[in-house]
Amino acid sequence: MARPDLLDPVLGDLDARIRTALDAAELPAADPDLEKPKQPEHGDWATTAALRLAKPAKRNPREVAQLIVDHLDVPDVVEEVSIAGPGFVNFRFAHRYHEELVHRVIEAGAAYGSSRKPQDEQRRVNVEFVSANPTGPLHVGAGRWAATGDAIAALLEATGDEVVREYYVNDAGEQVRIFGESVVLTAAGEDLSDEHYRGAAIAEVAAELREQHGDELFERQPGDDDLVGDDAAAVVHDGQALRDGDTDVGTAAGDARVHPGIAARVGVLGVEAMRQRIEDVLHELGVDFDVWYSEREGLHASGAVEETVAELRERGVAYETDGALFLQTTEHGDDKDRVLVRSDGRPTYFASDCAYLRDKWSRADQLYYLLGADHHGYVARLKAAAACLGLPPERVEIRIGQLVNLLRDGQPVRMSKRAGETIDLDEVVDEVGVDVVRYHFLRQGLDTAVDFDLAVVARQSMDNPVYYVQYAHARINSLLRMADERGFDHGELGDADLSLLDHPAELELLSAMAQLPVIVAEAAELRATQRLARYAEELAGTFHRFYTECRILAPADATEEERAAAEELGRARYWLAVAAKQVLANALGLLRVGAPERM
RNA sequence: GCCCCCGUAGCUCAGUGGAUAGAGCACCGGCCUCCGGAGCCGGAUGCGUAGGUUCGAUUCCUACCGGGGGUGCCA
Repeated sequence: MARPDLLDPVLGDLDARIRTALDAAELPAADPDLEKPKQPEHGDWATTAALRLAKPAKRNPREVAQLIVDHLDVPDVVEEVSIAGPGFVNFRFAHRYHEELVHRVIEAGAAYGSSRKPQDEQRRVNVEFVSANPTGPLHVGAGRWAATGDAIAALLEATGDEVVREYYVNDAGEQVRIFGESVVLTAAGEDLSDEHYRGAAIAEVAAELREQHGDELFERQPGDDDLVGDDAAAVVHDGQALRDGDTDVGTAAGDARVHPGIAARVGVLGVEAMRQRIEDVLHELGVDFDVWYSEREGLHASGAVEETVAELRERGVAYETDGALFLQTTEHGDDKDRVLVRSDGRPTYFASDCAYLRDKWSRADQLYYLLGADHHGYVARLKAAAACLGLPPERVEIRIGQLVNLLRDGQPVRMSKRAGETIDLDEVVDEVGVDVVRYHFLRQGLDTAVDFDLAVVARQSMDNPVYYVQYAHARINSLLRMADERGFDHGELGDADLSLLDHPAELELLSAMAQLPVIVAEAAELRATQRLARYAEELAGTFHRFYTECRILAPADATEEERAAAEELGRARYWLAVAAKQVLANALGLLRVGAPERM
């Protein structure tokens, strides 16, 4: 567990005392690592320090545990310390701890669960995710990266880092020209060849551009023969081939029916239109990026690629062979050296990657990439590139997520390359809803391939645990509303006698609520959104049990005497419910999943 | 060929070297005179195989078996 003192003042104090005890017992220093025992009867919190210190101390774990207990200055709030199992030290807290928790939660409000770091430990983290090519609509898989990247960013923010959510827009290179050709040909109703992009979205972009710019957009214009100085020049990496009016661009001849100048000009506009559509869909999904980083503007037009190549040469990590410039990535674990500049002078995409890495590093001190498994081959070369640029490897973190299988009733939804038969992210979001899409991806680890079955996921049942969690939240809200309607006198939090909360269901709920800060810290550290999602499910479960077993409001037909008798306990429970609602809302909020007031 | 991921209950999945491995779904049986039954309670079954490291392995290492995916060109 990271820094308990930042998460919970009581745990922080206990943590410090354990450290002192280790020192006094002349045991090696160690992180006390407080955790919640699996079995409630073992207490509220436990430490495994003795287990982990057994080896360095060369003693058996129970002996070490005894030493810790003997030297521990037990805080007042701990009622009972015991040694159990192989060497756990268990702590049972006084009821006062739980009572204070209710106050802490309600006072902290939306901030409960989040923590700050000391200034010097705060990092500027650049989180890049999705970054799908703007040559077509987002598919369902992109939804996974969107939801996960966004939630990881939120978790990092919740643990005190400063985060930038960034989308890298591949709007340079031959794919832009090809995209431009695709738009032009589609607009003209002509046949497309195998290399072209197709589909309903392309047609829509073509129509949109025609509307905005008129038919002349697709016709030859004066500048088309001389692209130098134009935005479009950066589309073709060096622009050289076009300066002489040559229609051959690099190695790809291009489509003879579309002048490369037109293709480049339309491509730039088309790619931007497609990017805008992507931005809109992501916004619908609740994901908003801070930075949309244009490869063309940021890396090519700015000269950053050239600068980076020059820097790599200066560093002596690049060499020329057969007219091409290679980067020595094998020095840092890559399979083979990678080409930066082709023999014809055009830089590779890899050169852009290097320039981008360099640019990001100037803006952040920790780089996080979330990539799909189809890009796992990039990891080694990207890390090597970072090393060649002199960046500390531990500050460049690349995570690979397994891909998504889109199904309907167990049958794969085939992605036909031929026109319009794919199901895109926007359609899925419309069909099943934002919260379902996001939660479905967030509750599973990145290493697991996700089956996204439209039929299963559309069901509003426990096939969809998001409803279970949201239902708990809505239920609490309903309860509080009902209390108001019936004129229940809940008083102020300070007036409630929380010591009355001693039912097992109440204690379990309190104990679950106390865990949120720890769960958030762990989930952030591991970049594991499923930790938080599973916790939310558990918390919802403890609330449902509490709700079933513990009445808050007297029955509608209760007599005055019954009502009065139940009032004080009801007040305590009312505030417990208020706090539980807050914790549920915070957990859902960090996942960016809605916490509805009613369903 | 090379690389990555996975293998835990009938199914879908949690479980960052520690206590009796957990949820949901499905199946069976219970629970509302009462705050939302989208709920609660009870019930069976499991760490792919074989080694290794360790006081202790579902977790780490090796091999094998099975499943999924990626990649082979100076994109």
